[in-house]
Amino acid sequence: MEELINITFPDGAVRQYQKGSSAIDIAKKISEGLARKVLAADVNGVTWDATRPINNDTSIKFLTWDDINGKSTFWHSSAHLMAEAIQSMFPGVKFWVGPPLENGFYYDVDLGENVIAEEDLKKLEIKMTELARQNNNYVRKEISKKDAVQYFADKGDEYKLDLLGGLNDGEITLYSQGSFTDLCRGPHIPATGIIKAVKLTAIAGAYWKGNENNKMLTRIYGVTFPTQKELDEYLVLLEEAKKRDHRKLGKELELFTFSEKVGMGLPLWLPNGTMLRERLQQFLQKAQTEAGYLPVITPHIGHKNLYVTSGHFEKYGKDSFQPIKTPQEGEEFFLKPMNCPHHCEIYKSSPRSYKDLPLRFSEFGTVYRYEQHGELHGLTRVRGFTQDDAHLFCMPSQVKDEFKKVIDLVFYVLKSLGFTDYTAQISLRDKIDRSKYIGSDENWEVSEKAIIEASAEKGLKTVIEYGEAAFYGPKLDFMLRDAIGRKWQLGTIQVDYNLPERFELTYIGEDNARHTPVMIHRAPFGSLERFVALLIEHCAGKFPLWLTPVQVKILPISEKFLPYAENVLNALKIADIRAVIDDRNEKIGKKIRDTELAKIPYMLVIGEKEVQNENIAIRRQGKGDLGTKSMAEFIAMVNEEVENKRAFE
RNA sequence: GCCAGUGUAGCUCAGUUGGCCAGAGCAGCUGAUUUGUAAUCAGCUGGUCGGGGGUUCGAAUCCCUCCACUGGCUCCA
Repeated sequence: MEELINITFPDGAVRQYQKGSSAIDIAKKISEGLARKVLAADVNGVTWDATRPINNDTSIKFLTWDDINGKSTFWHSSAHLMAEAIQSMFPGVKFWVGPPLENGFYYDVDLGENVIAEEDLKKLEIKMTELARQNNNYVRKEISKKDAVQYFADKGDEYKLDLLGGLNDGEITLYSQGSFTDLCRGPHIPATGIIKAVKLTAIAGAYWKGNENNKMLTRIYGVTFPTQKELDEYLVLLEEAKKRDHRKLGKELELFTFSEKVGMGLPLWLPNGTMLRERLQQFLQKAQTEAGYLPVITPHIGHKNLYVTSGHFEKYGKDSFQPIKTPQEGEEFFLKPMNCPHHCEIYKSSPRSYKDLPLRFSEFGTVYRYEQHGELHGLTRVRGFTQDDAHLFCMPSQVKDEFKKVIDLVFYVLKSLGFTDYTAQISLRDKIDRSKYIGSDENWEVSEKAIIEASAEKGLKTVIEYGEAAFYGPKLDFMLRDAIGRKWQLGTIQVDYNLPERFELTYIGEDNARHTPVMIHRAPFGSLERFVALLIEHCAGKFPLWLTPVQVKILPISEKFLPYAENVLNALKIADIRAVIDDRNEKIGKKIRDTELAKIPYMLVIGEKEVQNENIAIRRQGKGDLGTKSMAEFIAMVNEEVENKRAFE
């Protein structure tokens, strides 16, 4: 007699199926097409193998390639497939872990004496495709801890034994496909044949358990897809990302450079880059002035004692540049790694009343940190950079309001720069372990609540992460997606109880008693270097008109029209439009081509006709000839575009 | 710092079974041309082949070492 179970679908429908049916069995009853797409199933909120029998009443959701969990299952299984290929190529290697990532997967392998090079990846890909074609099933097997230990001890696999050490009997499973068996929680896709396209992307070293004192394993990164077409699209996206690389564009557009002689990780801003950066700075400065910020300037070095007081010396001393010594015995200065200690001293320079608060000190402060060689990367990871920093000193009761104002400012910045796709993460204290945090429980609760409420009231999409707060306070970080969907970590707003205490900052309250203010760090851009890098990649070097270094290039057809070109240039200068003349002895086609490649938004072609008609022929970068207009019309057009901060396209 | 890879002119790149004075295009300079919407022609300049050491009759090419750059390095089965 058949036993039946009740299965609840996402739409609320409940249907009965034979006990022991798998998600695939159930999907097949609905349609063969669906069954082919099912990679895994969400069973009562847990991701399961699509082939695993279901014995109880449950809710179920089929997971396909379109679900994040479907993708990760697919990539996790792909990691196993890659492991099988590696094993066949290098028998006897040992495996650590092979998790899925946001965009693919990796596996950490101890290759023993073997060395794998980039050209081996091709061979591995071919092997993986071969194994995938065998269409072997991924088979789940529950095993007792004792048997599992026995199994891996026999194999001499210390890595899996290490993992087993942390697992309880009764929750241990093995997964096999083809000739490969792995200790694995699963779940996995039904069979290897679903993996149709394979690309191994990188090979890297990774310390075992991420600890640099441990042995270095070889990490192989890859990505797989259910169709070749999707892989091709992915590769096109990678190409697109390459074209947008800020290091490449920075060189081509003459924005910045690096010099070995100056020192690595120390960017040199060229005139074009400087104009862009200063424009961003002016833009934010104006917004901040309107929001009640007060500008301050502090020096590039500070006495060692300053950083001892702030705690930065203890925490970051070894990651700093070596101290600067003076003829004075025992005196040491450090390049400033942060602006906050200086700002705290500015706060202290005068007695403060509750009537002065909130007090908002802002500074585009350049800081220096010693990043390890391998960490350096273009403008995004450097040793000297400028933060769009500000420190808000306020009463605990003002935290929420200040957060709302900062969120407004960030919204304004993002909108002005054409970023529409962003989220935020609220980082709070660990729910249980509170020993590592400084500051009173009461203050923490007030601030955490303030951040959550401020974000909600501003309609910000947020994710709350417990245990991610800094030891000195909770924070709100902005994450945004650029034009081709890549995620960037942007500015941050952080509450800090630590520094006001360390610097013994106070204000006189309404009650005529001394109180400690709360400090809020905030940087909408994060750093100008990083933000410019993001902006370059977001708009592929085609900056919006209001930011671009050169807005207009005047292209005379021949030297004969230079005088008229000068007139045009003067008119533009008076109108505050950034323009230059291409007075080279070149043909117009050449001038246009060079200007197009330099991504300068507007070209004004000037020849006999324009001189005669007292107008200009306008050409837009990437769009071609726009016809003729009078100077007044053109200036109005440019001004409108600048005022509305239009994105380039 | 560690793993893997790369390093030839300002830029993009040829050249490696070790062998004439190391090449091209672009950029730059000089001259000719005075030009109508993505490259006018000609000539010239420019490199201790990342630095140092070694092997060799001979090294851009092979070995060692240092430097810089690129992709990674706490997403625990």
